[in-house]
Amino acid sequence: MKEDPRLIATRQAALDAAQKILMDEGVLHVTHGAVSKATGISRSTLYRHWADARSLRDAAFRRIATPPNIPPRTDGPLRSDLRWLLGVLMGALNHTPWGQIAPQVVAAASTDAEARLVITEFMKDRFASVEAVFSAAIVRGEITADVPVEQLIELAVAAPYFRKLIRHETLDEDWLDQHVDLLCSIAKTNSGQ
Amino acid sequence: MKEDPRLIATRQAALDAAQKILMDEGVLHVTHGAVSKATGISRSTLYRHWADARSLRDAAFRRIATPPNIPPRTDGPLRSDLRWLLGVLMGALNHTPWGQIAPQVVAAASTDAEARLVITEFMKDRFASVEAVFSAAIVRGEITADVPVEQLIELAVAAPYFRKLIRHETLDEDWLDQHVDLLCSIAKTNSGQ
DNA sequence: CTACCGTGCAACAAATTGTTCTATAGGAGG
DNA sequence: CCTCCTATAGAACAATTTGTTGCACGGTAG
Repeated sequence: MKEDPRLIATRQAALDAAQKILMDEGVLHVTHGAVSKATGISRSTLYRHWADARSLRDAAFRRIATPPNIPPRTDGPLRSDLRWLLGVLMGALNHTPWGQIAPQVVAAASTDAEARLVITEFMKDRFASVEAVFSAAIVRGEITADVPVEQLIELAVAAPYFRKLIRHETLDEDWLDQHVDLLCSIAKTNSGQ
Repeated sequence: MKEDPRLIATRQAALDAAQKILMDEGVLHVTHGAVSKATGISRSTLYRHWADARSLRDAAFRRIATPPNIPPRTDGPLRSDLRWLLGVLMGALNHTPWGQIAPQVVAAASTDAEARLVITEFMKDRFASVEAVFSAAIVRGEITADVPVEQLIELAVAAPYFRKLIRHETLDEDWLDQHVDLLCSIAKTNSGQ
C-alpha cells in the first residue's frame, strides 16, 4: 500500500521551510513554531511528524547534508582530472545549500556524534574520489607510486574547505587553477626519484 | 575607585561555568538558568550582569576565542622554524579550550558578523606568523622569492585546522613531521629555478 | 458509500526566559 | 565601630516556548 499523499506533501513543505530557516537564521531557529508559521501547517501536525525539536533539526540537516556523489574523471592527464573534480567540489561549496550548511554541521559535530558521522562519511567519499584520480595517474605512469598520495589528497580537499568555511574567503577559478598547479607540481617533482 | 570584589568574583565564577557548559554541551545550553544551577549564583544576579542569553553567550565565547599570539622563531633553518610554529599551533588546537571551541565559532561565523571578525582576525595573525618564517628563509637565502609563499602559508595552516575541526582526525607529532616535510620540499623544489 | 487516517484547531501543562521587588549582607570610608 | 552604598539571594510574576491531548473536519482508498 502506498503512502498517503498528504503525508508526503506535508513533510516536503515542512522540510523546505526548515531548510530555508536553517540556512538563513541558523539551526537554533529551526523549531516547530517557526516552521508552522512559515508554512501554515499546524504545530500539532508537525509534532506528529517530528516528535521534538532535535529530530526536526536532524531531518532538516540530513536533507541538505547529503551532497551528491561525484564520480571522478580518470581519463585525462592528472591536471585536468584534478581540476575538474575540485572544480565540481568548489562549485558545490559555492552554489549549493551544502556550502551554506557545512559550517553548522561542523559545529554540531563537536558535540553530536551523528553530525560527526555525516561529516566523516562525506569526507571519505571525497577522499576516495581524489584518490581515484591520483591512482589513475600512477597506473598511466604519469606519476610514480613514490608520491605521498595521502598527504596530497588531504591538501587538495583541505584548502578549499578551509578557505571557504573557516576563512570565509572567495573561492574562484583563478585560485583553483593555482591550487591545482601546485598540487600537480608536488606530484611531479616527488615523482620518479 | 576600585571595582567591588563581589562583582569580579561573580563574573569570574559565572564565566568559568559558562565556559565549561559551552565546551561540554554546546552554545545552545549556555543559559542563565544553567549557569545559575551550576554556580549557585541566583538567576536575577546573572541577568544584571548579562541582560540576555545572547550577551551571556558572547561573553563566554569571547573568553575562550581570543587565543594567545604566537611569536614565530625565525633564526633556525626553515624546517625547524616551521616545525616549531606549527607545533605550537597544533598544541593549542589539541590542548586548549580554543581547540574545542573553534568549531562553534566557525559555525557562528556563518550567521554572525562578529564571530566572523574573530576568526578572520585570528587567521590573519596566524598567517603573519607563518609568513615571517618563510620571509626569514628567503632573506637567509635558504629559499628564493620564486616560492609561492601565499599558497604555502594557506596549506600550512589549512591542513591542521581541516584535520582537527572538520575531519576530527588526530593531530600528532608524526603527522606534523610529514606535513612540515612536504611543505619544505615544495619550498625547496620550487626554489631557484 | 464507508471506514480510515492525516490535518487543523483549541485547550492545556510544563519549562524557559526575562522582570521586578524586598530583605540581607558584604565592603568602603569616616 | 558605625553608616552608607551596592551586590546578591530569593520569590513572585508575566510572556513565550515546548510538547501533549481530544475532537471535528475532510481527503483517500477500498
